[in-house]
Amino acid sequence: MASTSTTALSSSRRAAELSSENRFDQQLARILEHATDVFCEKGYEGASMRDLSRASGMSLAGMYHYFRSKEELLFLIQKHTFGTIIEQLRHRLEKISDPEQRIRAFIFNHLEYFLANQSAMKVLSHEDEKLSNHYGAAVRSVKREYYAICVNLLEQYKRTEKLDFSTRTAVLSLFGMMNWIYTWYNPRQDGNARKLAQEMGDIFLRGIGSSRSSGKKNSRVQ
Amino acid sequence: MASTSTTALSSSRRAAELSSENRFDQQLARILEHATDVFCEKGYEGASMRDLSRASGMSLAGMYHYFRSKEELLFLIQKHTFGTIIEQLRHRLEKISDPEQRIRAFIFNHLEYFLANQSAMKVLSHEDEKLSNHYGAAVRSVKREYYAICVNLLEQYKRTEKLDFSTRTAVLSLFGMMNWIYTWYNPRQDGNARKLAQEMGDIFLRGIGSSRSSGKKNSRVQ
DNA sequence: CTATCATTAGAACGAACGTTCGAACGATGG
DNA sequence: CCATCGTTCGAACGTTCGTTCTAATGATAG
Repeated sequence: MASTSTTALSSSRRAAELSSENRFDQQLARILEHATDVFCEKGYEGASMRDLSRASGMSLAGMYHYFRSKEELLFLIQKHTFGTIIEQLRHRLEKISDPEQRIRAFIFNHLEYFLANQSAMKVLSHEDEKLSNHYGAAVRSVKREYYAICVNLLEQYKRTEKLDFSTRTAVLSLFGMMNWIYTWYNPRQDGNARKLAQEMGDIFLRGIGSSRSSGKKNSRVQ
Repeated sequence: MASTSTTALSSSRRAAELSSENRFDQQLARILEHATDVFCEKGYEGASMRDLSRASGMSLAGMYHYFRSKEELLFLIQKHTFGTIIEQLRHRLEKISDPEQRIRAFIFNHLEYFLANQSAMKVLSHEDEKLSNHYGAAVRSVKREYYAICVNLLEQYKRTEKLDFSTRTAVLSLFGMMNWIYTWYNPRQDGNARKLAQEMGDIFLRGIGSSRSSGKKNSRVQ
């Protein structure tokens, strides 16, 4: 079993256990990092356990000390990645109250994390639905939470600006714009997260923003 | 070899060959259809040749009469799908001259085909880059062609409306909005292609449309 | 030093993989 | 009728897969 027991221990034993915990977690983190890159390059099914062990410099059998199965490894990656991006987002939103700026912060947070952790986010986007019942449910739950945050931001904006659009279509279009970048992003051409967040924020906010609920349509009907 | 020889033949022989050609092509098409669904459900690597043979009701060995390898099978699916969507698009664009309506036609064409061939389009979007050198280059070429059409539509719109935005970011954002729907589309909630094309068209066109090149920015700087 | 326990690895497991082989099938032409 | 040829299949190929077994490490506590 992993060193996660919480029974009372002598101080020296506790210190040992602590350093042991650190060592265990650090090794696991190291494996997760390398596995993320391999999954990103070859896909979940395409990456073999032997690929993963080679990448992390640990023997095939040794890996199984840190997780029960290849599926759990993918789960740990997805859970950690999603957890981190949500935590970072909440931290940022605390300091902003203006509805538009909150949406812009959401976009920037997503893109910044996406570009700083391209491999992990590609795995998150691309290896979706590969996890079965137990693991899948857990990840889907975190994903719904993240989705709900975005919906709330848009609903609030919609209310204060008295706008009229389909929140669902808008949110999912926004996610599409942002998540698709793993297929095309090139640092040379496309600049950093701040620039992209500005451009996508402009497109998206103008897109949902210029039609008041008065009913005016600015598109010529075909 | 496949019945694609073009040497001179007696009329009866030619008729036989023709019906044979039909039979071959029809069987191949049938396999491609079923394979598309399986690839869609399980992914390219996750779907085994045995899965594919079971789905199309043909023996494992029998499949290899119609293609050289599993990779070529994926290639045939991608090539056919892309070819069809481009052909349909060109046909539609011929009849439209207004720059905005041409963009709207592009969006509608993409979404309509996407929703009518969800499995194929998911495979196209999701199993990208799985093809190696030879096959991959061919698909990438068709993809660039499709991308270029969209770029031209936007450039034309930009010129006639005297707008100022990054064409690249705009095009790729639009593709993101549209291609992402395979992860969330639900006929019950989201309506048909026409409705979605209208909504996404509104968001996108207003998004790129309301900022003239005079330099006005409608977003409060943070 | 000895006992203990987390950690690591070599070797092997049965299962599943993509592909191939040779034979059989069925329709059609002579 | 037989010969031909596109079509189909059962069986098997060698390889690789995810996982497990067992034993050897290395560090720490007593």
